[in-house]
Amino acid sequence: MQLLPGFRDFFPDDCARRNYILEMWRAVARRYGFVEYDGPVLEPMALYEKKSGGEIVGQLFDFTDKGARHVAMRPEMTPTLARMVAARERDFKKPLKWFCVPQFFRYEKQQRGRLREFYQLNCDIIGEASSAADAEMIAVLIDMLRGVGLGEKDFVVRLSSRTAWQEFFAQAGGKSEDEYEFFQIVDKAERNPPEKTDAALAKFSLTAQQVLDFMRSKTATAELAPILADLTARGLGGFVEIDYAIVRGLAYYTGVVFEVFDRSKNERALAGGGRYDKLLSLMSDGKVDLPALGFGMGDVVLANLIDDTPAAKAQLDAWLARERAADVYVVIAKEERRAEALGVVQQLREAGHRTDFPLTAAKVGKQFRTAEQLGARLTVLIGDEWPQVKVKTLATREEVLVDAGEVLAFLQRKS
RNA sequence: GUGGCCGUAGCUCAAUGGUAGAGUCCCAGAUUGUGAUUCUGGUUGUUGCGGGUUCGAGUCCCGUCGGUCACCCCA
Repeated sequence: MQLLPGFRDFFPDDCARRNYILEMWRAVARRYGFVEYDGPVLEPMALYEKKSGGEIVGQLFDFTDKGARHVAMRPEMTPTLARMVAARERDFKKPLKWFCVPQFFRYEKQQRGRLREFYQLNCDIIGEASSAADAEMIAVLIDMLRGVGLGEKDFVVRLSSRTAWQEFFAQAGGKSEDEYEFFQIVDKAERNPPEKTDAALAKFSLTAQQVLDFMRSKTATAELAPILADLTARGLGGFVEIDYAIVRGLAYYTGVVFEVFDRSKNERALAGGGRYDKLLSLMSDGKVDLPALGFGMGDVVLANLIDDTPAAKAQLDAWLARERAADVYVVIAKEERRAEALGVVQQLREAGHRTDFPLTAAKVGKQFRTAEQLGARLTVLIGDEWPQVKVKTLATREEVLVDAGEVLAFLQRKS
């Protein structure tokens, strides 16, 4: 049987690599004072239709359940988060700093950096309108990437704002109801040929040249300047660049938006996010009106970039080696001593040593080879010497005879 | 959703239209209780699947499934 397209088996090594990223995300988020939440993997289809109309429906894993409910595997977290916050918003002190590491499902054709199933870190700050929240959000994002060994040479946060484009559009005489259409044109202006952009902009009496000129101006607006100052004060200024080419595709973004790219631009965006100050009100039919911002970062592109960045790869490999290494391998040299060996194994395990041993009789040479392959630091050989055992440090090949009752204490001294 | 390229052993890959192979991995062994290397032996395939052309198809053609890259989209 083949896998479904875009889905992954996680063999132990794959699973360890995934956990490396997920554990780092959680560690950094907590370090920044974010708390973890989660929601259902399956949601009513209506939850996603409410926010975005119907166009994303084609990219959902949706079906009718046995109770005739139209349901969808979650493709994103924001609607769930909005529902949760709207339901119990008054229980929590503002601002909320929440994160989540959900698995998402999107029915799209897979390609590099995009599968039909993936993990995505979501960080959100809700109930804080000041630019300090934007800076905090970008800072945690930067440290997520630094946490896996990526540096200023490897990635850059491209910071922009829809507010800046709103002002640009308004000054050119544009109406606010046309804003979203205008944003879409801007979003594509770098990729499309100028003639095409000119044609699209004609109805607004604008030209591609005007848009591109503004896009390439690197001056921070009054909205963005304090964010840059905040990040610079943290020593993180070098990770951020103003880039008005970033507008993001979604309709609900209201102000600051940002995306993270690898410097070589070999990969898709590593992360993206921004302010969505009106969304909670929209999702809760006006019951809850709180400013909010957040970002998402997927595991697939990040894993690709780690693999392609030597320093990050080395850090990952070192972590993997530690992660899978056994601590002690108990060698049963005389099968008649298996009962005694089992006692020692149990004792070691109860003391917290990661311990393994041969389940069936095997030659001593083979057992040492297995110990080596498992990455064990020590072997405890049990045989004719009983009630003494031989403790060997594999790296140095040094071997010591120890009373069986003293093994634990001996290992304690060795570590 | 559209298009290009690709699909052979668990993995990496060979094989002019003419008997499906190598390396690696794994397993066993090479003086009774000590790890690398080395040596010997062994397991593994409806050549993704289904049709067609041909005396003969891994190879050519069509379809299909899967992979990959680009476009689209990107929550």
